[in-house]
Amino acid sequence: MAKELTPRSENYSQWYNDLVVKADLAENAAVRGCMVIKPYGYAIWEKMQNELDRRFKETGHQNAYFPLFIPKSFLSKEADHVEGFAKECAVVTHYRLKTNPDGTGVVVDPEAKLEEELIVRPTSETIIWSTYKNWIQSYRDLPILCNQWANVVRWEMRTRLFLRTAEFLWQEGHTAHETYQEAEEEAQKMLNVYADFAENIMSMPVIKGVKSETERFAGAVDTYTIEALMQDGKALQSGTSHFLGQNFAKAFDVTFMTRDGKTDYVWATSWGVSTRLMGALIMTHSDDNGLVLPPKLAPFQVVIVPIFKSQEQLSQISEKVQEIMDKLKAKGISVKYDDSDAKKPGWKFAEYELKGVPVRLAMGGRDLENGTIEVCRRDTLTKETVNIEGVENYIADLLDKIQKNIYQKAFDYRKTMIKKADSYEEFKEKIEEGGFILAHWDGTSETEAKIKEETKATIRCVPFDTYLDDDKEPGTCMVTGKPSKSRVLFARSY
RNA sequence: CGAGGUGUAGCGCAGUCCGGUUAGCGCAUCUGGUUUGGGACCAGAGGGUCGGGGGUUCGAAUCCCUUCACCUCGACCA
Repeated sequence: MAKELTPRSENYSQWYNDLVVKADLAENAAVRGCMVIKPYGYAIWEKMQNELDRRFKETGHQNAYFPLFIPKSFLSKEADHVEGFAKECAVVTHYRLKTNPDGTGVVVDPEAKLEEELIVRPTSETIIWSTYKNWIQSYRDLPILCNQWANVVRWEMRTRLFLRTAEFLWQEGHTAHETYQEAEEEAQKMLNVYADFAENIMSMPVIKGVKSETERFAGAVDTYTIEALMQDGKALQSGTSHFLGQNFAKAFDVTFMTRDGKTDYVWATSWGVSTRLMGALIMTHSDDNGLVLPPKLAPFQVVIVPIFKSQEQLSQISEKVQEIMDKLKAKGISVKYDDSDAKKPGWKFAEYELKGVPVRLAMGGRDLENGTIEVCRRDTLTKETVNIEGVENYIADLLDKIQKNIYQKAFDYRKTMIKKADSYEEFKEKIEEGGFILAHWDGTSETEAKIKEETKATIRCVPFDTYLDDDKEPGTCMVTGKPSKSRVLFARSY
């Protein structure tokens, strides 16, 4: 009983923290606000990266790398952008240390002050657009479709593993286009890539939409988002795609010769998802026994545990297991065989449940005699004994079922948590129950701020799709009674 | 950055109020043996700057000052 989790019902935050640490995903580092992503957690992130990267390449993007440091002057070129990020930037002021005159350790050498201070990138728009300026002269140089996998730093007051850390890993796509329309389409296209990835790979349903002005990215014309719902009823912004208009092109003077020989500013987008997706994944599927991973992201999809009474029996079982492993691997299924004698089977069962391994196989003396194997699925915790003959097909099918089942489960939960409110009173009541609420809003930042102040709920987005019968019909703002074109999505969020 | 809480072995904790043996317990680790179909058992062993610094005292995990880290809740944010 070494690794008990706090139950979700008792304390959801504690459950999350326990799980991240006990499932060996990550831990707090010696540096405040920063985390160490452990091998098991990083393996999941790598799977996410592979899937996303493949999708980026399929949509015509190429990877590149831009510097970690940004000259301070760059950041201030776009007014909204600097205002949005200035409060949370780490700044490099010196380039050298020297031994402390009193002999104790090292101190910053005051002689080594930088002429111009450097910002540790909180995002890379500025350094990238200062570079794109040199890459673009004519419409023939467009579009530029680049992505980078990188770390960024945002000096956060309060951090939580994966959900908000001072340093985090992400990808940021930065594209440059000839026309408004093309850039706008790119931003939408990448939002769809994120949504497809979330739903089909993470098994996490998301709501696509556009952000209100206050929630918009600093420097964007429009920010598109995918919003997911966690099991505690709070929303989590899981990915964003920005239509930047000509804002950064104007700030960095990036112009090009158009097809009809005129000069115009370049149109831009940027889009990103981060290690925050790990938090989303955890809080979407996992239970009081531990992590529940979709098969498409599990570091290994199947674990096999032998149950033996002697070394001799173990070698008989191992021989049989080897055959099964070969067949599974031939079908592209990843398998781990845990034949260590250090832990008993029961301990292993609990451990692999904690780590969210989608399918567990157990083989003991009885199975050896009967030509069977025990199959346990993590999502439902149900067990059955099946014939070894053709088990690889059975498992392949089961992994597919698990992938779909956990999506359906999350989808059904979300469905019960999308509600509508027609009056502010009703809204205040329902927001306490958690979940998404669709309500009418007059479109002003003042009303939005008032709602946030009084209920802690924010506008997550104006959804593109319809979730209830009358989402897209006009109405009147629940607070001010002014006209509203359609309902918008509210929630308390991470 | 505000309010509260916690720092004692790898992990979880007791001891702190009321200063006084060699700082204890559970889990984990190591050795040997018995075990193995849901977190095994017995025997033995190793492991401590009591978060750091300063002070009070004959004597400090315990009292005082200071500092750091982490957790929970607020403000801010992906």
